[in-house]
Amino acid sequence: MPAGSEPARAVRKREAAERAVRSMAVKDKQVRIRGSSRGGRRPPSGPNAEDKILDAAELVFGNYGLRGATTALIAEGAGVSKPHLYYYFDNKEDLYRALLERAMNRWAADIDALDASGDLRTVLRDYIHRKIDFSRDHPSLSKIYATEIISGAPHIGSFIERVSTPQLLAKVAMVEEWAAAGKVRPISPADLFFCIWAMTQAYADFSDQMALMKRKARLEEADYDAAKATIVQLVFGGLGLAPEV
Amino acid sequence: MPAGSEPARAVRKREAAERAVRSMAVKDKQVRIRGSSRGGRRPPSGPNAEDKILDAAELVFGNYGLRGATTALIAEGAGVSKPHLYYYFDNKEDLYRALLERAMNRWAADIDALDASGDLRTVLRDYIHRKIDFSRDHPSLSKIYATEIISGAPHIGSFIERVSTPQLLAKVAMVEEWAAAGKVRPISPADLFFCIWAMTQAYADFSDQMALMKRKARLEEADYDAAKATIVQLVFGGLGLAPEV
DNA sequence: GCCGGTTTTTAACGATCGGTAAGATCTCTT
DNA sequence: AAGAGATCTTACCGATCGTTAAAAACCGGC
Repeated sequence: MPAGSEPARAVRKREAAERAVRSMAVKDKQVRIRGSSRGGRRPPSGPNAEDKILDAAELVFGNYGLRGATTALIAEGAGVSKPHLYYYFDNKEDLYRALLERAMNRWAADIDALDASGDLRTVLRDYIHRKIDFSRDHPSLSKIYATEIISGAPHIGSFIERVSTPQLLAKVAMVEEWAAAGKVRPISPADLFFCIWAMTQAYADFSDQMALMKRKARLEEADYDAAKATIVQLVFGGLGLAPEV
Repeated sequence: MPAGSEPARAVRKREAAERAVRSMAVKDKQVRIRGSSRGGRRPPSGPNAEDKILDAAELVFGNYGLRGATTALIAEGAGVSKPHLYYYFDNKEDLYRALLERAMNRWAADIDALDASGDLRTVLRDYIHRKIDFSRDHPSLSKIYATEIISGAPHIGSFIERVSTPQLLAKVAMVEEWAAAGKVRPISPADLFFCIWAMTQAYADFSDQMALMKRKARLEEADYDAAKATIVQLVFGGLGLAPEV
């Protein structure tokens, strides 16, 4: 592939159209060909425009949702002109979907890693820790997911039906086996997962409220550690497992 | 008070200004003088315009947040013309704040009812049940609260600082006393409440996702009962209390 | 130092936004 | 039935929305 030989604009638009048709498969982590991955030599550490746009959009969409976010705010946050967004993305919704994909793929990968073969306590503890880590490191992605669901999941409804629901059902079966084997106290497995998701996600979505109530500017590492310990304590206790040391 | 003697428009605007200054005290449940409470005789069962507007706004703000909601959508949902909103409310934000007040007052009343004097199990169980009931009966109010926090709590930050935080601290002290007396297993009390709020509120904010995953159009009474049982099981288990029968 | 292609900007469009002005309609009193 | 408020609508405003057109600036290879 010769360097810098692609008509980027046309290619990108075509890609966007194709992606819309395929509509979010689980495995395609990052289909989009980023500017930095194309042939042209670039300052290796300097973030390119597309990344800056995505980062800014993550913040704006996370705070205001799809409808509340404005392209002007995103452009300002990214330090580029407003029409420049349309060099990389077909429209506002396309940009929004790209970020939703990020969040959903991460979400699906997390739950996939919930492997029944390992030690029960380790599996649950690791899952909770991973979820809290994600809330700490990518709060805006979590907020985008939350606002999307709150507004009725119009863009990811089919993804949830096709991908998330079967994943949940598999994990539900796993918990039911645990219960049948007497390893855990009987519980409504779906609600168990709903509650784990709610608690872990809250440390992203509601972190502002929590910080306010703890009278600090933002949650710190110790706060996330306490969150992990508390959630593990609730889940283990609810399942009748011995508490952590 | 003679019937129909008030210049409603002027009075309402003045009230709005005063309310903005007072800025959400806890006790003033419904300061606003509703159209139906004024002298004039009215069809007793037919909802008046202001209620229809508030109900419609609850839905729209809940789905899209303050910025994403449009006055046109609210007016359409309420079945009135768009400028008619401004007969009852100064502006979009005033209408939004009226609904936020509803949610916050309910929220504050709930936590106030968490009385340390009663039986420990009963207090916790009732609180969780009340929270789930609210999520079931007023999901949009819960969503408004959620989107407000997600966007950084710009309108209720001071309320949280002044009202919610002291309330939380009081309940934190309560849990610490329980722990000191050996009644419950030691736990991070603030995180305990964060988790209870997260779980109960999730059954409003994320009810669409849950319904999708349960392959039904919406959550039913049995789903909320299972939610109550699961949350109680987690909280009781985490606190080392004996499980419910 | 020009040239092909990529990246980015300035200028501007139609649509929709929140909000206002002015008056029509309704309801009750007298 | 006529007048007075209270309630609600039509018409419209300037600002901002998402988006497009067109071209300037940048960059490598020759």
